[in-house]
Amino acid sequence: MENVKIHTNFGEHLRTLRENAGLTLREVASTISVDSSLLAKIERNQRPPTKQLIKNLASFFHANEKELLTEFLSDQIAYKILDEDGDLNILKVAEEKVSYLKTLHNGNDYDKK
Amino acid sequence: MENVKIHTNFGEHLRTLRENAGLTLREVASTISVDSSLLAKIERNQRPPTKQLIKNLASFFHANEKELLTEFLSDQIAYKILDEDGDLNILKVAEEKVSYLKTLHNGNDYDKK
DNA sequence: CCATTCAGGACGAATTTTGTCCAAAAGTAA
DNA sequence: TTACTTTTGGACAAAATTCGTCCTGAATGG
Repeated sequence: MENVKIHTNFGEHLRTLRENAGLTLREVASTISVDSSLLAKIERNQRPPTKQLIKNLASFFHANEKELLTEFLSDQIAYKILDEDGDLNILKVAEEKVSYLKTLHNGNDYDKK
Repeated sequence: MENVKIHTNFGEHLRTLRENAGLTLREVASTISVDSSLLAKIERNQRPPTKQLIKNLASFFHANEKELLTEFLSDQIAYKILDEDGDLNILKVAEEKVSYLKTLHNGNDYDKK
């Protein structure tokens, strides 16, 4: 039913964007001023993109920057979980912590109980 | 309903364990062979513990090692989310990725579509 | 006062990450 | 085949980060 593309990752997403635009690595790389070999590695998830690069890529492909960033960050977290021990519970706990810490209305009192 | 202690973090947890045992930083530090200044920082979440250290601490305090590890890893993820941009959706997406990747029964064919 | 605990800065050493370059592989077309 | 282009991937040094240790000072408790 859903036609959202789940289960992909940042690199594949990027490659799809590029291929849909009918461009080569070199073309994209040169216009956003990044080494094409580096961009190739990023597409294969062998190197992480900088935040600035994500910004540039989003603007180049007219893609949603936040969406791309989410894709990348969730990749990082997923891979981390997987090579630690793969326990999904870690994410549940993390979620509770984020929710809780955010209710601290940006109040800077960290340690205060 | 649940009486799990949510909303704490690894460092506080560790400090609680130590204080409940009525021990000083120096005492704990010396028996598990770690610099006490380093241990102090870990309790204040200013330095990350090594995995080996978590193991040693768990055994020293007769605590559940996996639980401690989960506490630490979820901290790391939560803090990362918060200082990146703080979207809970990232965790949802990460969860889907982990679930999916785990169904790939440890099959090592990564890139293969 | 003295003694002890804890906080926290500073330092170099070790490790990791980063971008670049180069060459080999893979693909495309003649 | 040859010639050309794209992609892959290894190697490298420089930059950045992490790590453990040491030292000083603040705070606490007698």
